[in-house]
Amino acid sequence: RQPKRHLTGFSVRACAPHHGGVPGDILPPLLAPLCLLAAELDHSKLFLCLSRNPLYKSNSSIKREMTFPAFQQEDVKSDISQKLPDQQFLLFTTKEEDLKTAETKKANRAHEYEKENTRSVCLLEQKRKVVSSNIDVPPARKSSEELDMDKVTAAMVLTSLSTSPLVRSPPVRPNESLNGSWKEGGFVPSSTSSSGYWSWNAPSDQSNPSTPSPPLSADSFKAFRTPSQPDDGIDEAETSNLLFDEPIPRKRKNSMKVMFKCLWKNCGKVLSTAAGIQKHIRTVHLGRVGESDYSDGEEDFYYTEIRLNTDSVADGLSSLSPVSPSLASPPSFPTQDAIRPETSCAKTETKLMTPLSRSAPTNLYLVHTDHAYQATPPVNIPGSAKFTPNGSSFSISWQSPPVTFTGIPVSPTHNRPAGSGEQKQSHTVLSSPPRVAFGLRKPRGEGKKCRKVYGMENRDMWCTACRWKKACQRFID
DNA sequence: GCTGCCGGGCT
DNA sequence: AGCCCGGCAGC
Repeated sequence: RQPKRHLTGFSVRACAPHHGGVPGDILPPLLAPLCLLAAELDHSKLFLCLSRNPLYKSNSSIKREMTFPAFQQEDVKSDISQKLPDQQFLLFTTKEEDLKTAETKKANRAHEYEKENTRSVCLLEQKRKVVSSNIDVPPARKSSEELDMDKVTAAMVLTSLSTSPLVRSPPVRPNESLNGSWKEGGFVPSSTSSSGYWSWNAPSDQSNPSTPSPPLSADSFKAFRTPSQPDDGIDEAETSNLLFDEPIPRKRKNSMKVMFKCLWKNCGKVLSTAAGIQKHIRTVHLGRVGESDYSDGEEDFYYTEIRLNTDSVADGLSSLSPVSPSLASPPSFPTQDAIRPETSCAKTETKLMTPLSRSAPTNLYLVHTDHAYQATPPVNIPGSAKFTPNGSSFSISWQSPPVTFTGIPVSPTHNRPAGSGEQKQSHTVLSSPPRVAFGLRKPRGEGKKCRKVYGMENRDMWCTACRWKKACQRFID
């Protein structure tokens, strides 16, 4: 056993559901961002606990505890892949004592937790406290801005799990210190910590229809919280909205700017309307000029909807389908340039978010991107993320299990599975699209596949198809 | 050369 | 159907 080293910055804890699916399918989307988070934040070690009991009702439910370098994700995955089939939940933290803390807290409130079929409740915690050293950059030397950057990055990483349009921004509270409100209201006993909640609703369930279950309710969430816990500064409705992702178009409309990004190779043009991006594709990529009807042949639109967290009014999805009902927006379109394991990408995102942290330093705000886990475009994980720029907390929620590809609709153009978050809005009238028109062989996928993501040494983590040397079903292009 | 994955064989 | 793998082809 490696020596346990408590590092600084943030701790992360989470419990994840088994979801009745293949562990390898559910865990990578959770683990990778968390490992990334830890790596991004403090290069810490992470502690992992697996438990069959989602409530951690007894200490004995902690089956395993281990440490691992945050950067060595494969080790964790490998271990989990071995352990999880008979486990259901895992607890995941950067600090060993957090395991026990969570254990105790969950045991205390377990009796309130009545929704047996609730898939999971995940906790996510950040801590500012320097627990001990052994880090590359002592946090004390970090400026507050750097910390904010870290947290923004963290939020972005974690938000990469979220691809839902059902994202709402909490009301702006100009005079409220979120640090205080969350810290005081948090369930974490340590005075130096603050907390967020991370819930995972039952699937609706596009990906695993054989295991339907009612979604996590707001009540069950509340039950999960410590009874003596005062309101943490966020009203119940808001909390419920945030965590349980009930559609509230009003808030979303007011907080999200919808843009449309061209997915043609080496383009990436972003326009504000679907019509605009379609026109762009017609004129620039399809070579059509000034035409309004293209029924004479094929027409492909490869673009994606992206949402920016702004307060400006976006016209939402209503403008998305000017051409054909087939272009009507599904719930979300994960972008092709979803957050990848490379930190550079997260840094890029950070650049986008940083001005927000400066312009609204005391406000609770929401970040949302249409990212799927790593570069897994079709994975649709409706959810939302909340993040406080001053370091208090953030929370994430989503509804669907991240990865499972059973029962997925088939693209009319490409006869292959495409997730519910199909990102290529391919609208083909007659013939096949240019990309696949020539050559019988399907173009090889450009995204990372299981082999690349998990490595040969973790072949058991691959999707079945990859293991059989078939077209990858997890990281579909 | 690496890697995705098709085609096909085996159980 | 599940599993495996030779070999092609894109990068």
